[in-house]
Amino acid sequence: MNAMREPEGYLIYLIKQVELGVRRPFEELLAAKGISTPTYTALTVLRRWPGITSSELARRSFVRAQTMAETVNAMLDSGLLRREKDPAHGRQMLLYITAEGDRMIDRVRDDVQDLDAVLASALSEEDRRQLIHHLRACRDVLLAREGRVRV
Amino acid sequence: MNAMREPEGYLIYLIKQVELGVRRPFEELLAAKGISTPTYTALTVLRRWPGITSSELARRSFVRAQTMAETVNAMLDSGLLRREKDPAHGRQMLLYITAEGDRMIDRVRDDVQDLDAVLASALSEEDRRQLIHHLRACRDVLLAREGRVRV
DNA sequence: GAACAGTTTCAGGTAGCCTGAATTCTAAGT
DNA sequence: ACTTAGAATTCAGGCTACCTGAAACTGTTC
Repeated sequence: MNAMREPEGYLIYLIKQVELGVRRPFEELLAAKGISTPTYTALTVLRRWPGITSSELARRSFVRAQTMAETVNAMLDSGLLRREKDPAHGRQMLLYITAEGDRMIDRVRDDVQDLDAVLASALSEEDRRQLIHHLRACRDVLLAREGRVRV
Repeated sequence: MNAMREPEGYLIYLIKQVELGVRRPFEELLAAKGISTPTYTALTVLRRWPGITSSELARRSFVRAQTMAETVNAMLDSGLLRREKDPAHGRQMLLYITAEGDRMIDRVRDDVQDLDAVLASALSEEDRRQLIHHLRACRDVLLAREGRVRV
């Protein structure tokens, strides 16, 4: 428990530090291709869970439904997403990535991988795998708290 | 390299997800004690590096000097920090945590540790140590890119 | 002594979150 | 069948934590 004695050793603090450190280069990279961070994460989540609603996407992205609606509307306008009425639930709209959305994912992939490689440059391949595994575990704990989300 | 094939496996993406998931409860926790996230991180960095300048603090926190100046001014006003002229460099001001700042760190510690424990609830003690170690490695890579920062 | 680099400060801008509230639909209970 | 509760969507408005640009001052270097 010694690692927890000093704030420097808190997970929360380190997560925030790394996120802050990555944020600017990441935003620049995405902006060069014409998308924002929320757009990128929405594409990533939707690729994994096609056909979910905007509200469900919000839960999986840890933002409010109203916040996600803004991102989704922008993506619908720019043609990255399309939506269909859910036949079973009159009011719900199901979201899908368009061909253009898929192309966008392809267009940013190399640069994202490059930045990712920088981030992991002090880690062995095994370290990197463990880090990803542990981060997934943390995220899943948080998802479970969000409620109504199948992990 | 299979882990890198899908965006879901990118470090950047997972870091962002976990940060988003922790952000709201963390902000609420801090707000209940009367401080913001930037204030908390500034206190944490300054506890580790007392007597640095606001610009140096900005570099270590991955924000611009002007952004950090806002945070620091608020903290000076509320008495969490004090500053002294650097005798060697006429224009530079060195920052120190006040007794009140130390008390604030104490006041939030338990709640931060509780939230940290939730985050790590799916990890063994050994996993948690590894995760912290790897996150530090990522942060140090980013710090090195920031320039003029001793790690 | 001139150019350069770093810190601080002032001014202004914006993206990405948030809450509140109205609408519409489904599901559940009585 | 009727009512109530719960969830998704949409409209309106607000704020924080970032950002860039530019000026003033100081220490360093050539």
